[in-house]
Amino acid sequence: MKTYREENYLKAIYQLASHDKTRTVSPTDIAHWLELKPPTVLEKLGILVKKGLVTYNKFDGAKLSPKGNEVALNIVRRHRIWETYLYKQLKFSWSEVHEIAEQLEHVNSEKLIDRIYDVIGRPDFDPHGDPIPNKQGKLPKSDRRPLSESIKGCKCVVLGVSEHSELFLNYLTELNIRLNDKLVVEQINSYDDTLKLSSKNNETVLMSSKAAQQIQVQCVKPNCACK
Amino acid sequence: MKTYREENYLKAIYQLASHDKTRTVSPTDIAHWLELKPPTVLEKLGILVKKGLVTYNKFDGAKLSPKGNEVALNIVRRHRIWETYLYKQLKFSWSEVHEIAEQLEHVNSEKLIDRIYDVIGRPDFDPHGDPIPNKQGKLPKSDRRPLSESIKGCKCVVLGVSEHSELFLNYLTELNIRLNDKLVVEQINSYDDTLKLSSKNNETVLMSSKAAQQIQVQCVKPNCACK
DNA sequence: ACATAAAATTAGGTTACCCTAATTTAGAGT
DNA sequence: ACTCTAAATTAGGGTAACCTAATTTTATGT
Ligand SMILES: [Mn+2]
Ligand SMILES: [Mn+2]
Ligand SMILES: [Mn+2]
Ligand SMILES: [Mn+2]
Repeated sequence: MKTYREENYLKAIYQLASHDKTRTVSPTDIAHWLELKPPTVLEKLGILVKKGLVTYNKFDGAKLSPKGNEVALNIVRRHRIWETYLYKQLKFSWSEVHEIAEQLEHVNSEKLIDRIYDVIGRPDFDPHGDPIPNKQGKLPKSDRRPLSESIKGCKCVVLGVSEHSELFLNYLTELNIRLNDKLVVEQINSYDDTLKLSSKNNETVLMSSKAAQQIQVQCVKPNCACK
Repeated sequence: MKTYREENYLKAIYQLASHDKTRTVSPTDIAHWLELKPPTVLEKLGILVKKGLVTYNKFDGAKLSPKGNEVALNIVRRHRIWETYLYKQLKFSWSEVHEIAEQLEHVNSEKLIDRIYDVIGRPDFDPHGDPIPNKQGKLPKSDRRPLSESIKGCKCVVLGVSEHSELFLNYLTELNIRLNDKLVVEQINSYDDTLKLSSKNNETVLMSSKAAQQIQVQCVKPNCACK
């Protein structure tokens, strides 16, 4: 019996754990993420533990079992494939795809996922630059770091965004910054770390440190000084 | 709060009512259709009545209110649009589309439905020949009758099927009969009403009366003798 | 160490959905 | 009218998912 709510719990644990690998995933974290209350989550954790999908104790928090991890990665796979399909095939914007994919990810038809994955050309990354796990749950590797860690003069390419909110994505779209765009860090304000960037066709934009932390990049020059 | 179960109840009432307009839709009918038990259905009918989506009494059975009808037709619309999309765009067979559409029909995004409806060219009928309601719930008209009512010599075109089971649809596919194919009734066995048909490229096939009742056709000749 | 604040847990309830086992009604046949 | 059957309804439960209001732990700041 694998309901979409159960899928959401497992996915939440996966997301929270991969977001910050150092901290434990607490009932409160999950509750906040899923917009539920801690007792509700705790109750469900008990059930997931009994089903062997999760382990939990208050010190280590919730962790996915191998079985639970497999289920979670499968949902993540479906989510990111749908996002890519919506983006590339159905011309939705990268700020719209997440919400619809939240629903589509629970449609249970392996053949359908396979079909749309073929249609979009079996890509490794979704419209936000997030890796698409393969059927075995293996994630394609990619080497990336936040734009906020760049030093002056660094030329880098945008490989992803860590935040998926419409607000943030529309903000980037307004700045005319997209996936795979190249950026040059012209200046870094030493007071508040605001970045002056030059982007496509030498447009210059200012970006807060807060925003820069959410943008994942890779240096373009092989021996760039940003580590 | 409109859950997919509620959507399924409303759709079931709609389907049962349109299948046989003479008979009332009883709790037992609905229970059978949804693979539930009558008390379960009765309970839900009470809730739907309270919500103003349905009227019910044991003599007239369950009827959709204008509001309930609107919801039901919207689900039917989504279902048939998805079926068509799966069929035309994603190359699923007409026997596969129903099951997947049963899930996809509950995805709540008007923009998504609009988009895929545009992609498939805003057709009036789905892969089984069923009419796709417009946003206002209006059904395109079509003039059709069961193939079993044809008389000898009738030349007609297949516009739809009344049964959607994989078994039946695969059977038709094996007979090489598809939507929009033209058939000629060569002979009707007077004992059991078995039809001898000639179909595409003069293949001759035999078809039981039972199967012929499930095939919806229209006469090709303007003044065909089958009324 | 001690007071406090935050997080986890327990207790106790609600609603949505489903079920089985009566019981009551309605219909059909005689 | 009377009987028998099938359908509708009532009674009584169960589970999954949520919640609020305690209570208990755990962590934190003096
Ligand atoms: Mn997403
Ligand atoms: Mn994404
Ligand atoms: Mn269908
Ligand atoms: Mn159909």
